[in-house]
Amino acid sequence: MPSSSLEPQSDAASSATPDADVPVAGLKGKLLNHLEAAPLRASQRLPSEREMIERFATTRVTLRDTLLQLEAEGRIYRENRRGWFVSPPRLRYDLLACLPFRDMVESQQRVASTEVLAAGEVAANAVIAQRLGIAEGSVVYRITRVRRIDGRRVLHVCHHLRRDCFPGILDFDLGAHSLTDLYRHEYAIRVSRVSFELASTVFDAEAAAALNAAQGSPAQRITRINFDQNGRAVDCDDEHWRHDAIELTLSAAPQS
Amino acid sequence: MPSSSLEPQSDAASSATPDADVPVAGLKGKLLNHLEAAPLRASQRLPSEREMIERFATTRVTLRDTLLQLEAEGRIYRENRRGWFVSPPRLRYDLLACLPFRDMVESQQRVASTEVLAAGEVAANAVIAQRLGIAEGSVVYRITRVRRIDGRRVLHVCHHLRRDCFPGILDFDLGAHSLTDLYRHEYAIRVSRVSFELASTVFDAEAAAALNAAQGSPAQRITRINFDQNGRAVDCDDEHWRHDAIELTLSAAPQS
DNA sequence: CGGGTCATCTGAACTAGACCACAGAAATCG
DNA sequence: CGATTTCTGTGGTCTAGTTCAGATGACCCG
Repeated sequence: MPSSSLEPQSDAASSATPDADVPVAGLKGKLLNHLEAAPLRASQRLPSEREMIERFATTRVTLRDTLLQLEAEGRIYRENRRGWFVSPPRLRYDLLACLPFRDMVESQQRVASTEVLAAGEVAANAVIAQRLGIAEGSVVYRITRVRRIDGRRVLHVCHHLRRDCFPGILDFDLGAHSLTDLYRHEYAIRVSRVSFELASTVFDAEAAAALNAAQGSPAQRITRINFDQNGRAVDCDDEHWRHDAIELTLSAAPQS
Repeated sequence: MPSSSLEPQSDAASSATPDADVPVAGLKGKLLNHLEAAPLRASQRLPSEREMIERFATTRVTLRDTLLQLEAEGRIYRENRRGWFVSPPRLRYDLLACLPFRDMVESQQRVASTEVLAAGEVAANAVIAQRLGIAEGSVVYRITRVRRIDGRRVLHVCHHLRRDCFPGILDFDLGAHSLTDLYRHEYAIRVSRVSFELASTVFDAEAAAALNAAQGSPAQRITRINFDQNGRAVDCDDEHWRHDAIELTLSAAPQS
């Protein structure tokens, strides 16, 4: 209420100015903000919780609430039973650029890596079948991967591919090649239309485990369906990102 | 770990099946899930916290953790010091349809309403100036509104309009008219290109107060810049949605 | 009937501990 | 030397309360 400034929000934009008088969670938050303001090297680890409660003369619960707040803001994150870390800057993810992950990451002077968790064939459930326009129970390829930026696990993806579109694709090295590149060069399939569905939730148990995130950490879900030049849905994927890892961008002509 | 099922994630998709054996936050979460499964009318209020800790034989902190979990999942939400409520289904928000808010909401059999919080002229700060391609300190119109769906306050928007594009627009009834309609019919400006920036964060103090949300509730930020038929940025807006209120969709041709 | 006061109910924030489960490193054993 | 075990530090989960402040509605008074 006592905000007499003319400033609009400019909230996430100016992360340099630690908004001075806004109590994040009581008063301890301010201390934590200061703690960040001084040595805010990205990915740096915070002191242990027990150390912080002493340094700030507070209790575990209060401290934890504050940390969860900062996590929700995207300023820090945690790894399961390992500790709290300062969040690196968000990756700008242009939804329509359709760049392979590696290219997108490297174009922002970051280092990408990928790990294949599983690759095989499964029967399409109702959701997948509906997305791909095939019969429920049809066999599809399923590829599950974890992606890293600068070593940090930030993304859990699960692809479902129509088997009739990409016969034998599992024989390629899926950790090294970009799927979109394979589509184009090995199968002559060009993605001519994409459809997205975005929502903010939390990680499910599988993704949380794969990313070493605590169950219940906030996540950004991106579901995507790719259509080829004939308007046929050829594959879809479910991405779960650490919510502080990305900032989505998009520029297009409206459809009206 | 002991997930032997072949099921993919299908997480948010099948909200009907209350995932049985996944402990949300210990064991209390399960109880709460059951509580939701039975009388899950949308927007229904949950019992008070003090009542729940008795009914589930737990403590305040544990109960609260659980509730915050469910909030992060988007299943319940709270209003400041009023109580906890079951989240209504998400509004599907097609980014490129560029439908006026009211039309979008009503096309999904919901009821929309808008409230103007403030409308006036301010000097553009660095961020706004950069977005609109004008000099810092130029005077722009600024309109702040709150939008509701079915009576629930879900969106806080702050528009910044170039004054030279929309002279005298503040004289219209901004609560009743759609801005895009005014642009088109009163100023002959058609939005021919939009650019978005999306990120998941929490509400800042102003938006939280306007929406009656607790500070620190998760929010979806949508920043948007509209360009007219000449490629000139005519206005921009910062939207902060209750994160459980929307599901963004988008369908377009990739730009490669 | 209108307007203001006040008691009550609600979540918000906090204190001060406890025990558990997993991660990682050190120590040990074959 | 390699594999296993053990120990220790970490976050994860939980108990049992208290104090504070906003929201609400009943009530009283003019």
